[in-house]
Amino acid sequence: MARDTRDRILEASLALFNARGELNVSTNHIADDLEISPGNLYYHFRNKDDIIEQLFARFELRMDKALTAPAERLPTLEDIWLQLHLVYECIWDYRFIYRDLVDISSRNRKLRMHFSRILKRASEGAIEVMRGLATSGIFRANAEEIRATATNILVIATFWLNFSAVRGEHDERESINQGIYQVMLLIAPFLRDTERAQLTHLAAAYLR
Amino acid sequence: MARDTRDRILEASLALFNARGELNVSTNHIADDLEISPGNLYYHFRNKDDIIEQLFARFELRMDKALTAPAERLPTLEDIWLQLHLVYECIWDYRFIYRDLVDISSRNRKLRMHFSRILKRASEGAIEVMRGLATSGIFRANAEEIRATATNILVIATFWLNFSAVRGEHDERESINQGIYQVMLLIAPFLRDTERAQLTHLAAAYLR
DNA sequence: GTCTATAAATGGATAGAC
DNA sequence: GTCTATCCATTTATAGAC
Repeated sequence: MARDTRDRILEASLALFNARGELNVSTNHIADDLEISPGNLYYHFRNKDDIIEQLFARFELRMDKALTAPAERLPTLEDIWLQLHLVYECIWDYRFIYRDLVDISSRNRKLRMHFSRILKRASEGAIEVMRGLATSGIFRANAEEIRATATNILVIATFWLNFSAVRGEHDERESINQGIYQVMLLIAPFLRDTERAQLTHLAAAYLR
Repeated sequence: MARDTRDRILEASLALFNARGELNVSTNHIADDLEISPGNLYYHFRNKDDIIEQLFARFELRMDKALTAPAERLPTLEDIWLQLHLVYECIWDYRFIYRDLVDISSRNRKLRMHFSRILKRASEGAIEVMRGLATSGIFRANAEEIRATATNILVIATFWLNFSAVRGEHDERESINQGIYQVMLLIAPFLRDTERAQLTHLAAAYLR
């Protein structure tokens, strides 16, 4: 028994958007792909933007979960690795949003506001984590260094897949691990020598 | 006396692309803007991609110049600041390329190759500069840290304007200075204390 | 060199039958 | 819910007059 058509439209749209870029996928393409009529598609969604917004809502829910600091205790380097992995997996699954981020967010005020809000939450999370490491005494940086480093982490995470694609990387899945590595290296120089070595070890483990 | 029509088309295209994004500017828009006919535009250029390629060629020439290490002597922090400024100014003037980088480079193999080549040159340049600082004894990092930091610098520089736009910054011109600052902070933790303080001072000077 | 006119294709979206 | 048919707007691109 086939699922809800509405749901199949969302699923097919996500796959097509991710594969070719949202700009290069028309509502006709989506209907073709599902072997339904364009009219049917418009019965379930007001327009293309409606589809995008529904997908974005799912993305936002998942990203919010990934950004919520899970632990009561102070974070360890392994915690950070895990959280980065969750964030990157989410970005990967909704990579069409990131691929044409400026264009999409310039066309849709609502999405821009929500994405901006996600960035803000992510920034606060990163700052929180680094403060936690500082409290543990394994991280040495002043408030301004932490703030600016959080910003750099966001830029890397937000655009890593794009960078990877433009450089011509083919095994895009592997580039997630590289993305994690690049962020880890961003915070490494602030670590105490012991933990810096530990991180180098961790990094070697999952990079190839 | 008006310049060459061909030249005016390139100039108007660049301005429109930068303002609204290349995707949202048709050949008709360009012709309208110049108050010439679409037919006239197609007399001077084979198609829209032709216009984009001509603009990209100018961009590449200018970026190559900005990336060429100017000094015989070992680089200082001020040299780096100056070079970053040249690079960001170039990115700013051709920001339409960066705005829709993935889409443009996925549609045009030639541009993708050339952009990839620019990234490679930039990476080598950044590594060269950091090695120079290390030779001067004011920078302490191993080869792998330098390589990965160079990559992070490229990602920040490449996507800083996009990040700034999505965050909702309005004074986009000011964001160039912030972009320079973010890159500077990336290399700061590897500096000796004296130079780190000097950089903090430099940074304060041109950030507001 | 520049214009007018227009072809050809595509995309978003709707009306109305079933 | 789903389909067929169709409309309207836009875009790229060309032909041919001036």
